[in-house]
Amino acid sequence: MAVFALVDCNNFYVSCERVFDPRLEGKPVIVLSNNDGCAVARSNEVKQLDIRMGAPVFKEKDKIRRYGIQVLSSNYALYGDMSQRVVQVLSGFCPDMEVYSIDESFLDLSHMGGQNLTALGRRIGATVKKHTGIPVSVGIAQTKTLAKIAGRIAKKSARTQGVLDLSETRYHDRALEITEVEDIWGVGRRYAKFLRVYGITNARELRDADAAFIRKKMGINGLRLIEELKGRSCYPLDSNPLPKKNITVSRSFGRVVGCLDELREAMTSYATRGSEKLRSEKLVAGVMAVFLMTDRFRPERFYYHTETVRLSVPTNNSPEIIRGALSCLESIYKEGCLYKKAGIFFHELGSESMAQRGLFDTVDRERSSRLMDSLDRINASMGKDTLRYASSGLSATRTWPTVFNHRSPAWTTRWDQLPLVR
DNA sequence: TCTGGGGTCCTAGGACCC
DNA sequence: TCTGGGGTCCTAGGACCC
Repeated sequence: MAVFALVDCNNFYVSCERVFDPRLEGKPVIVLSNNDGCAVARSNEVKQLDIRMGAPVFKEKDKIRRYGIQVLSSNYALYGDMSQRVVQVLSGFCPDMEVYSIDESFLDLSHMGGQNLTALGRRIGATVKKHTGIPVSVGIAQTKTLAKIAGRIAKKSARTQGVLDLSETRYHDRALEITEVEDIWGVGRRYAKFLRVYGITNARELRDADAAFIRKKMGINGLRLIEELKGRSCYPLDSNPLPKKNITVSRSFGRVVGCLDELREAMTSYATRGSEKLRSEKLVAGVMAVFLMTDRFRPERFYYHTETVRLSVPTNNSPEIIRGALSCLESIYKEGCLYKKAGIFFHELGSESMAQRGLFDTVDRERSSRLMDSLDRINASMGKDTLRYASSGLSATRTWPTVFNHRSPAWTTRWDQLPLVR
């Protein structure tokens, strides 16, 4: 029989910040999305104040002031690094693991038969906390969907001390009954609303619902969901995820932008970031697309336009991609619009080593790839954007970049920002 | 004034073919 | 009154995830 454990970092971004700034311990803390827009991580104290995941921060100004909530911009360099440390510790417990997201991993415990799994879960939690400072919850069950449910209960109920083992079927009914339908993995807002209309309000009712009906309304995934809730695994551990199919770089601007020159700077910087991402995954793109959009919260004058081009030869070379992106940008730019966001997509990704040379390709690929290599190495060792393209604009005069007004230092990834202990 | 970013998979419908 | 049927491929859009 399959047994999965879900290890989920509690309030991950907030916990990362607390590791390096213990003054935040015990205080209400939120971490914001890009542009300091919405709350994307909340400490338990904040969750109790009924500030929702994704809540726009300007709507919560009152509560922030009244309760003295500490507000931080996101610091992805820190979270990415802390995430790797957690994965490192987990891999010592179980070689068969799937890193599901920045703060969650599934472990395959099928071959740990005979062990007390709750005790194992506790050891995992204690070790992660000791080695990284990050608190985790552990849910254990026969399927990933049930492990998610177990993990959720473990996180909320103090009695579980952070670990809940549901691998014994007799506990299922109770656990599923206390899980609201919208809290099931795979049930989003739309399906939750629909299910409630038909009187299905919790996970037990969904498990026992008519499979043909669910198949018809929710497709094949609805059927799989029911099977998983019954304890029959449909989603195996995926330890070698397939290579990416798309790569996106997009950002909201710090303020609206109407001027083409400024849009060129922003697009240069997104195209550069996109090329870096391609190179770091050893991929080349065959097709790219650029988009521009105005403020989506002003639907009466909303403008969104996109332009797609096929690259003459699949590439990850920054100058080529920048050139293509700027020419797309010019073809969709409309004077008089105030843009709020732009971005670039890459499709038809292929492996760098398999990339074919075009018949009429005049670029010296060998040489330009060595140049990109040196560029990446310098930026990796001396800090992001140490070397960048002039068309991305001078730092002092740029007004479009995304805002991070409350960012903590890159404690773990920049020599110049290491914490000092006095 | 102020509302993120980056992904995946599935389905329906149209074009096209025999 | 009358419309073939069935396959494949592609794309757009919807739903979900963190």
